[in-house]
Amino acid sequence: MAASYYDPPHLHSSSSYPPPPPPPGTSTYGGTYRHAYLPPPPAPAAYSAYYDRAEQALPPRDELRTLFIAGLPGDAMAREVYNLFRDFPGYVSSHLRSGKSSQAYAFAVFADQPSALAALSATNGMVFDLEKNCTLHVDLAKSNSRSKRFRSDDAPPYPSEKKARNPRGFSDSGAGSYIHMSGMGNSSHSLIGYPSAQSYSNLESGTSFTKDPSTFAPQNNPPCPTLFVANLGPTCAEQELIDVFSSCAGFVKLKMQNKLGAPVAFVDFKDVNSSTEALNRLQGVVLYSSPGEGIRLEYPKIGNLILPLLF
DNA sequence: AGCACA
Repeated sequence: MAASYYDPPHLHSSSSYPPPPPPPGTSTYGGTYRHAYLPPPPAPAAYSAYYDRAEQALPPRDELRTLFIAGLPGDAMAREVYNLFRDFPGYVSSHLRSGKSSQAYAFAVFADQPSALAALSATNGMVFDLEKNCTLHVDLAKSNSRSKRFRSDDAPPYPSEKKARNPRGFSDSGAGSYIHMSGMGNSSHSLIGYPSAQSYSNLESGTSFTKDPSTFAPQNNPPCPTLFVANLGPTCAEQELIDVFSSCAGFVKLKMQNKLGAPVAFVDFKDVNSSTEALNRLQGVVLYSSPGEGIRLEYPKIGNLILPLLF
């Protein structure tokens, strides 16, 4: 099939990166559907686009920094994968392999392993398509994506001198699409002259963000085994929430608080992995009783989790 | 669990 080319709109404006976050309170899941909040151009399943970044920012080491993303629906688009990862610190590029089957998979390259791991834990288990019931399974890839012109210590087993990047002629073999996102302004295409908004220096914790990828890292509260649930409707019942959250691995208990003001809930999980997975899975899920954007999940403020953790 | 591209 013929490849077509899609340029994310914000790449055409030098002032439009980083892309504006969704409006406050807006779930990136778009209510009941996919996470993307950019205007959806009518892109066919297979298209390709390169965005160069000054690749000197690539990591010094040859540690795995590529994510393998499974669980994508067969009609997933490279744009969607790109939109999923682009706001994570250290994002470099992504590549979608859309087979004919109903299961596509993708790779996302990061500048270093901590960045990759942060994006991993933030996206693993998240619902990519509610209607198709697609849940992402994200893992470190078995190997890093080949990047032209960057040798780790492993030289490619073949001679590759293809420096001529044909702006339209990628392998018409179809199924692959690359999206590169530039972070540093020295792109040879120089489409993007934006401030270096992303900080690459948050290596202290694998799951912290310097920049808010909106729903992925709500607030700055540190990950913990308890989740805080908000945006519940006035009619929301505790049992309804229990029904929802008990489907998550590691669920321990849920306590609702509807005495004062808007109802909220606290959900305990057996560990941070479980709570994080639940957060990603259920973020923005629309309950009968939760208006509009669906439930909002956060790690609680520290003051709220002292007691749950002690007992 | 499923890992390509050159």
